[in-house]
Amino acid sequence: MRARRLEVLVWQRALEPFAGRWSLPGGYLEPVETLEDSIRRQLASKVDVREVAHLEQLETLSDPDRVPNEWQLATAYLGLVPTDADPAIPVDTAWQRVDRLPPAAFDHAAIIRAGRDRLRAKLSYTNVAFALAPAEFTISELRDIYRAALGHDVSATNLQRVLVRRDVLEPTGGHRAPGPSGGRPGALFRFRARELEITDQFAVLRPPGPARAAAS
Amino acid sequence: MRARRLEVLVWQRALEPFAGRWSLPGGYLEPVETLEDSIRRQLASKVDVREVAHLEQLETLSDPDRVPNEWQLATAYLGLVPTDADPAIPVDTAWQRVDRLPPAAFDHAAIIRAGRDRLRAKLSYTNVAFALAPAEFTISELRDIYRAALGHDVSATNLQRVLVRRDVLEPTGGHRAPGPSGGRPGALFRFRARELEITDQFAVLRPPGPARAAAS
DNA sequence: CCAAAAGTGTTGCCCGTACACCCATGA
DNA sequence: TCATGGGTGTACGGGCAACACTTTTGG
Repeated sequence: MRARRLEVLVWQRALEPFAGRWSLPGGYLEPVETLEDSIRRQLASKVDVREVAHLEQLETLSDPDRVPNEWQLATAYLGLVPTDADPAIPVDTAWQRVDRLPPAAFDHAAIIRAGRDRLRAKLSYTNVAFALAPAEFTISELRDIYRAALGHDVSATNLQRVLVRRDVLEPTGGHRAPGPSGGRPGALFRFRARELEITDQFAVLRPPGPARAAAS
Repeated sequence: MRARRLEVLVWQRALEPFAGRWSLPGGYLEPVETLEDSIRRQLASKVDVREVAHLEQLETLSDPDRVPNEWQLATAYLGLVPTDADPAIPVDTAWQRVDRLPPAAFDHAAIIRAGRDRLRAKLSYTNVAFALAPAEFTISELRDIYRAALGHDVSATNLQRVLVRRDVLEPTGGHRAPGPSGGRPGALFRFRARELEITDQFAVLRPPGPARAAAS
C-alpha cells in the first residue's frame, strides 16, 4: 500500500476463476522458505517492488471455500512502501484506491480491509508512518499521509505535537522552499527510527506506582 | 491458558525430538477443515478441553529450522478457558505457570510468550477477561484474575470504575457471603457481553469534532 | 467495639483537542 | 501590505491513579 490516497497494488486476472477481477500479488511458498522471504521474492519478481519499508503478517486464512474447487490456505501480509517510491509495475497491475476498490478476487477485499484497519490502528500507537513517508518531509506533507491513511482530516498542529512529544520525529534543520504562492518555509523532519516501535503504551491498568519493574 | 496464576496447558513429550520437554497441544490440519475447527477438534479429542471461551489466531510460523529435519509450518492460536473450568486432562499433560515455564519444545516458549503478551494487551482495551472469569464474580475475584494475567498488582477500586464506566460489567444484584473472618459481602457482577469487544477506542489522532462519521 | 473486606468521594495529573494568535515568505 | 501557509501558546476536557473515608459484615 502507499499513500496520498491510500492505494493497493493489485493485478487484473486474465483467467478464471475471477477473470477480470483484481487480485493481490502473491504466490506459492517454495520449499524451505520463510513466508516473509516468499513475499519479498514474489514482490520483487512479479511486480518489481523492492522498497518495502515495512512488512507484517496479518492472518492466515483457511476457509475451505475461499478458493473454488480447491483447498488452499493463504497467509496475508501487509507491506508498506514510501509515497515517493515508484516501482516499474507490469501492464496488468495498477495502484487502486483502497476506498474505491474495484471488484476483488477471492477474499482479497476482506484482506485489504484488514490491512487498512491494521495500518490505521498502528498509526495511533506506533511509528509505522516511517514506512509511508519519504526520508525527509515537512509536517504538512506528513499530515497528508496521515489524512490519506486514516480517511479523515488531521490537524498538522496536533500531529506535530504528538509525534514530537513521543520523540518519534526529529528536525533535520533543513527547510522546504515555499510554493509559488508564497508562505512560510516548512521545517524538515525525519523519523528517528525506521523500524516499527510502539510509541504509546496505551495500557490502562498499568503497574502501580513508581516501581514499574517489568515482570517477566 | 487459565488464571489465578496464569497457566498454560502443555504435555510432556515422550519421544524425540525434544523428549521430556513440554509442548503445546496441537496437531495436523485435516483435509478441508478450518484452522479454528482443527484447533477445537484437537483440544476436545486430545486433552478433553471443550469450554474454550475465546480463541484467536496469533501468528503463522514458517522458520525452516523450527522443527528439526523437517519443513513444517504452524499457526499458533491463543485459547482462553474460565478459571472455574476444570477439564479432565490426560496424565502426561499439566497446567504450568506461564511465569515459571519448564523447558519447552520447538518454538513453543516464544509462542506462549506471544500469547501472554497478546492477552495482557487486550485486557487493557477489550473485554477479553470474560473468557477467564466465571459467569458471576465479585470485583475482588475479578481483580485476582487481572493480577494473575498482568503480573502486577491491580486496584479493585479502579478496576471496578474503569469496567463500569466502559459498560463492560453489570451487577447481577446478588451478593457473595463474606468469609469466616467477616467483612462486607461483595456485590456480584457479570460481563455484559461474552464475545470480544473493543471497549477502549484508544486511537489518538481521531476524527475531528462532533462529526465522527465512520469512513469506510 | 474491633478487625476485615467492600465500596464511594475527591483530587491531581497527564495528554490530546481546539482555537487564537504570531511568524516568514512571495507577489 | 496583503495573501498564503507554517508554527506556537493556551485553555478546556476526558480519563485514570491514588488515597482518604464510609459502609457492612463477623467475632
